[in-house]
Formats: sequence, C-alpha cells, structure tokens
Amino acid sequence: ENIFDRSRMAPKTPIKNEPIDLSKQKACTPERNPITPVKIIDKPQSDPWTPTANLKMLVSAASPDMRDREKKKELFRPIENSEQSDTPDSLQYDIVDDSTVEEFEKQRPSRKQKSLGLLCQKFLARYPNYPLSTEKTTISLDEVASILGVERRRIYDIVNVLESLHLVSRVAKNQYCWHGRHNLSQTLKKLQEAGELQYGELMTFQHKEQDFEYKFGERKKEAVPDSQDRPLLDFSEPDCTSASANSRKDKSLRIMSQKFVMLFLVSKTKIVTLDIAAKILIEETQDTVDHSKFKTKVRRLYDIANVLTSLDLIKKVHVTEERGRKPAFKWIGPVEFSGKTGELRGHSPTPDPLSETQREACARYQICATGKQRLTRHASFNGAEPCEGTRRKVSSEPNSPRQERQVQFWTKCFLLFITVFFRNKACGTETILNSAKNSNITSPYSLLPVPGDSEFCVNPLPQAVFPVVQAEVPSLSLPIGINNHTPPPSTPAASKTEDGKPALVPNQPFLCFPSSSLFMLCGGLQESNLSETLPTAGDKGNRSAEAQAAVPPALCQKRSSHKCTLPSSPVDDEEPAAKKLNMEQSDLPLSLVVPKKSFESPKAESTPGSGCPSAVHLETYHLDLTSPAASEAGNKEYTKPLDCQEQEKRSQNKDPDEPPPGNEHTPEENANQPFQPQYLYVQPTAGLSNFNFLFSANQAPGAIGLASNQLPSLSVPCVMVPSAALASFPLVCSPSFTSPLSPVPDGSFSAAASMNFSMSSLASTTPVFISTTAVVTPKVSPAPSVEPQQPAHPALHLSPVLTRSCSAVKLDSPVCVGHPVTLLKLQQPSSAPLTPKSIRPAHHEAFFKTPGSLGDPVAWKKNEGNQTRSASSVQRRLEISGTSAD
DNA sequence: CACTCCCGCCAATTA
DNA sequence: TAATTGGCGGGAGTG
Repeated sequence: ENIFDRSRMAPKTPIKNEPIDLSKQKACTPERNPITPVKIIDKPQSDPWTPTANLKMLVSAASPDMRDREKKKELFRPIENSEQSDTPDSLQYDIVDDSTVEEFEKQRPSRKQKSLGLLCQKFLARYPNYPLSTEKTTISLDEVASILGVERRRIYDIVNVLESLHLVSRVAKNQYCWHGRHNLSQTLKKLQEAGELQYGELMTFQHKEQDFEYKFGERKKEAVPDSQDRPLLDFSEPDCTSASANSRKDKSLRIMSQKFVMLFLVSKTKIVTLDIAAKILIEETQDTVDHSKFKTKVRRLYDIANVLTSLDLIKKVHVTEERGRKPAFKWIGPVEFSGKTGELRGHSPTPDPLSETQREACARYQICATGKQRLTRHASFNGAEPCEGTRRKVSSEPNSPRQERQVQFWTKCFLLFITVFFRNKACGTETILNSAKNSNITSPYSLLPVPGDSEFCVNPLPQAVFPVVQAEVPSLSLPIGINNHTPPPSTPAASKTEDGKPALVPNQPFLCFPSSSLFMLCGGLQESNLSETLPTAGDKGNRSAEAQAAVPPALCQKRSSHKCTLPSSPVDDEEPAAKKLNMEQSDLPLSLVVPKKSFESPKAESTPGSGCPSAVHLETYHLDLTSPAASEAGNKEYTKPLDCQEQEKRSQNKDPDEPPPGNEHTPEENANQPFQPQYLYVQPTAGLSNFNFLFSANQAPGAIGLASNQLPSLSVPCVMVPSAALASFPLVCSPSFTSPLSPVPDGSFSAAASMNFSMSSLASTTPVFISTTAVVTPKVSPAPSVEPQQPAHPALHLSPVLTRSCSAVKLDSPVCVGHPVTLLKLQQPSSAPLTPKSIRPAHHEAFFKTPGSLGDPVAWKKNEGNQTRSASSVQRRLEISGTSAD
C-alpha cells in the first residue's frame, strides 16, 4: 500500500523524465484500489514484491487514480530498480500480509485484467463517444499511460488502432486528438470501399461475365503493369505524406487494423478467422511466409482485435472447421454505409479500365497489399488525410455495376463456399453419404451431400494435406499413400479409368484462391446460405452441393517468385503434418494427387469449352442463388491473366458448377464443364503453413463426410500442396468425379485417383491446373479459343484455378466421395505477384518432379496439348491411408 | 497443448 | 542525441 501511496503521490511525469525503465513504471500502476493495504508498501522497501506483482496490482487498481500513479511510479521505480527475485517477493507477500496477499490476488491483475482490451475500455471510458465538435480533446500519451497505469507502449497499441479508424488523430508528439465516433461511419465506409477494391475486386473480377473477364484479361495485360505501379489501396493514413517513410509504416499496426476491418466489411458473413486474416495480411506484406511471421501476425491481430472488441465493433467467436475450431471474430458494428463507392474511387485518375486492372492487380496485390498499391488506395482511403491527392490516383470506378455485381457474385460464391463447409461440418457426414447415395450423383461434382456435408471441407483438408504433401514431393514417394490407387505413373492411365465419368469431369474447373483471400471469404460467407440450401436431397441437395462447389476458390498465390525459395522447406514441414492427418484414416486414402501440372492441353481444350464453363458455373451458383442462367454465361473464362493471379483465381472460382441440377447439366454439355469440381484451397496456416489444400467442392462434401463417416475420409479430394511448392506451379486437380464411388475408401480413392489422373491425362477432363505462378499469361479469357496459349496456360499457370463445381454439390451422385480432386496450389509469395513466371519454375520443380511442370510455363504451354505430362505428374497423387483426419 | 496476448527489447523515427 | 514510436517475438497465463 505504501508503495501505492507513494506512487500516487509521485508525479506521473517521471516516466519521461526519468530514465527509469518503462517497465518499472508499469509496476506502479496499481491504483485501482486505492485501498491497497499498506503492507505492500513494505515490500518496496524490502523489495519483497516482485515487480510483476506490483505491476499487477497496480494495474488492476489503476483506473481511477491516475494521478496518484504518477507518484506511484516514482515510488515504484526505486522499488523496481531494486528488483528482487520474484520468489522472495512472493514470500514476502505472504509474510507481509496475508490479507494483502489476498487482496493482491484478488486485485491481481490477472492477465485478463491487464488485457489490452480492458485497457482499451478504460481508455475509451475516458472519452465521449461523440464529443462535441467544439471540444477538442487532446490526449497525452504520457498522461494516459500513467493514469491507466500501463506502459506507454500499450497506449500506442490502442491509439494506433483507434487512429486507423480515425477515432483519434495524432496532432503532435505525444499528443493525440480525440474525435470520437463521429466519423466512424465514414471511416468504415471508406474502408469498406477500399476493402472491396482490394479484396472485393478480386472477387469481382471474377464476376462472371465473360466479358468481364475477358475484358479484364485485356486490361490486365495492359494494365497490369500499371497496376503494379499503383497501389490499390493505401491504408496509409494521414501519413501518406511521407511516402518515404513507408517502410515502417507499412507494417504499421494501423494498416493492419484497417485491413482487418476491411476484411470484415467485405465479408458477407462478417466473420473473419484470425488465421485467414493473418494470411491475408502476410501476403500483402511478406514475401516469404514463414511460420514465425504468421505467429507474429496473429499476435498483432489479437492486439487489434482486442481494441476493436472494446469498440464493440467485433466480438470473438469460434468457427469450427475441419481441423477444429478456429478463433475468429465477428463484426458487430455498423454494416452498411451507403454507397460503396465513395469518393475514393472517383478520384482515381485512371479510368475504369485501370481500375479494373488495378483491381486485378490489386486483387493480388491489394490483398497482399503491398505498399505502393495500397498507398494509392489507401490514400483515397484516407480521404481526409493529407495524402489524398495522391490517393486519388487510384481509380475509382467504383461502382460500376459490374463491379458490384462481381462483388455480389463473389460474395455469393463465398457464401456458397462457406455454406458448404458449414454444412458439411454441420451435417453429419453420414448424411451426406447417404444423400449421395440417394442422389446418384454421377457427376462427380455432385458429390456432395448436400445436406449433410457439413464437415467436408475442413476435415478433409487436413488430412488430405498431409498426404498430399508427401505425394507431392516426390511424386514418386507418394504412392506411399495407403491407397495408391494410382501410381503416379499410372496416372495417366488412371485418368482414363476415370473415364466413366470423364466426360463430365473433363473440364473441371478449378478455382484458385489466393490463399488468403479465399479464406477470408469463406469465413465471411459462412453458412448463411448454406443452411438454407442444403438438405434436401434432390435438387436441394444439389444445390447445396453447388453452393459448396462454388465456394472453393482456388487460390493462387500471388507472388510467384518469392515463394519459390521456400518450397523445399515447406515441404518438409508439411509432411509431418500430413502424416498426422493421414494417419487417421488410413482407410481413406487420400489420394492426393498432385498433378503436377496439369495439363495445359486439357485445359486448353477444355478451356474453350470447359474451362470457361467452370467459371461460369460458379456464377451459376450465384445465379442459382440469384439467377442461374446468367451465371453460366459467365463461366467461361475463368482464366485470367496472371497478373492478378489472385484475382484470377477468384475469378476462376466463379465457375463452379452450377448448383442447380438443371444448370449443371447445361454445362455438362461441354463435357468438360460439367465438372468443375470445385476446389477449395486452403492456405496453410500456421501449422500447415506450407501446404495448401484444395478441395474440390464437389467432392469435398462427400469427402468430408466420408472422412468422418464411412469413407475414408480420404475420399476427399483435397490435395495439399506445400504452398511454397505450389507457388510455382500450377496445380491441377482434377476432380474427377468418380463415379459413384461408394464411400468405400479404397474405391473412392482409387476412383479419385483415377480421376485425378485422368484429368490430367485426359483431355476431356480437364485437369485442373492450378498454376500458382502467376503466370504471366494473361488471362485466359474465358474463351479459350481466344488465346492459344491460354488454353494451356490457363490451366497451368494460372493459378486460378478454378473450378468449382457446383455440381459437385450434388450429392446425389454416387458418392460424393468420389471426387478426386486434385489440387494445386500455388502460391505465390506474397509480395510480388508480378512475376509469375519467375516463381514457378523453381517451385515446381522442387515440388513436383515433373519436368514439364516445373519448368517453364512455357513448357506447359507447350504441353498443353500434352496432357500426358501433366497427367503423369498430376497423377502422382498420394494416397494416404491415414486414418481419418479426425 | 493450444490459444491468447502481455511484456518489453530494441530499431526506426522524430524532435 | 535523446525521446518517441512501434515492430516484433519470447514466453507466460488460461482453458
């Protein structure tokens, strides 16, 4: 107590003045209860207390008596300085006073009490939410820190986040101005707009329309460069001015905070999982994704989330996924702000086209958000801020209907995706299976049980992942998998086997997700839709399936090059993990196939017809949701230009088959199209960091379901790829649909396997490729024909994969399981998406043995025709018997 | 053990 | 050069 008193007495100022360590100061804080027993005091003298203890107490006590604190601090300092060993302290406590101890304990700042969230609340409590305009409240960091009894460092954490939302602004050193929530709405609106541009665009561009993409492609080509130049958004705030200063600011907590908020605003579900957010943020900033970075990012996100939680903008929730529950946050703040567009866009000098391009680019970049791009946007974003001038650069085209549509579209897709997941999870897998049986889904797509799939996505993935990994690495090795249904080599043959369905399959579309981006989406989407859809077997089932299918986006990674380096290492890591996963179900073998590269050719072939379709499908989904017909139309081009790989990916995503049965059929026409299995790409998160997963949407459900249930979980069509590895290449997945595989594990796998292979091999099926790399290729427009290369490329290079299959959803089909999926992934490193090319090669090789794949994109292109290669490579799927993921 | 996230070192910036 | 900011990650508290 004495101490406290003293501290109180002492002037706060000390901190600054005094050389003393901040940390020590912290200790001071105790105020909260002035009451604190005297006893404590003694300690200081003696040193009994551990600094920490003191701190805790202080902290807990803190709020009220700030003033005193200052004094306290001073007092403490000495004490602190004297620091003694902790242990003694404790003893002392006891000795000193039991009561005190108790008090301390009570007061003890348990960790929670010291949480940033609580601190933030205290901080916020000091200021009115809606201060009178007239009154300018200035905040002195030192003062607040002392009052709250915390280190100044902590105040920075709070202030930085608040500043990102413009609740406060820095007026001078150590001085902030409190604005309150008056402008919160505007800020959020801006963020939403910016978010849509960055994140949303990705989606948007997928938008279906072929035209759209088509255009994009063109634009992209043109624009791409530009895009690079321009940053999409900048979060930057006021600081924009000092562009130079970016370095540090880029990583700023402020920027992270804004991006984080943007994710929520862009997300339909309004739920964002931390890992997804972290991935997204990492992409933006980092090239290399390492686990440590991920962890760091997550830490930061917690910091931000705590502040946002205190602002009542978000709340913590848990999203249960395959692997288990993941921490996530749900936006509970205002959601709509009027228009999206906003000024921001308008300014941009660049016309829509640019914007589009930018978008594309952005999609990649943005998300990744690296500096420049962001900047521009950001600037706009800031609007008010100084930078504005620059920011305007960013084009705004905001609202073009298309964009919006696209956005919507994506959203839908996401929703579907999410839904699917949820369903899967939610529903027993069993049901799914059943449903599947019922349905007879022949189509591979359909697999999913509609109703029940809840688990699908998630579970499968993990498991799948592992297997995949193994497989990948050595393609050879892979066979290892429990079921090796297909030996890698065989694959080609296998592919044929698949044939049964091949027709459908052929074109499976793949979706690529940018790793991060997808997730986000997913998170957001969640169920809402899903829930509805599901269940009924027939159509509904299908739909649901579709929905699911839609979901999967493939990811790509953006930066191709960067990642390349990683590959090897990641792989290693992966494996272990994979193993774990696999273990579970040995039965199931997951077959992972990793196609090395898919074939371009197939794609090419497919592309024209199939490729696009897939894309279309997705749309369809949406359409389904909304209006099916339209969607299909869209489907074509899933491919996109490299630039925006991410975007592309997304765009690809579109394709998913159509959910509705009817629709699906249509697509089917194209032999290829029909399939479009969707794949989901999951980025590796922390643990998995290296791997990427792809799921076929279609399959997924089944797979998932399977996993849990009967089937070997494996049936899951997921493929994992080490991200690094992937980065470079394109993945291919073929979802084959297996025909009706029954849940039987082996069979399923085999089927799957076959499928995969087939895909690769088969022209018909399209193998999917995902190319991570960003391939340069620009886009493939939907129309394959359009570009010669594209056809091949698209698949290959483009990460985007696309696919999706709505149909997958259909549960009916014979087993959902069947799908084989393949996946791929690619990743790109974060940063520079730009050069896709560079990236790929290396990675591919590393990961995949396939020569062709590895090599250049060009090769691929060449290959296009040859599915063979790809097939083979692809084929390598791994099988895993692992036990189920579970 | 995983999730949280506090704490504070220390570098980048700023005054 | 000193002070202010703030990135970052070790590692502890929680469940």
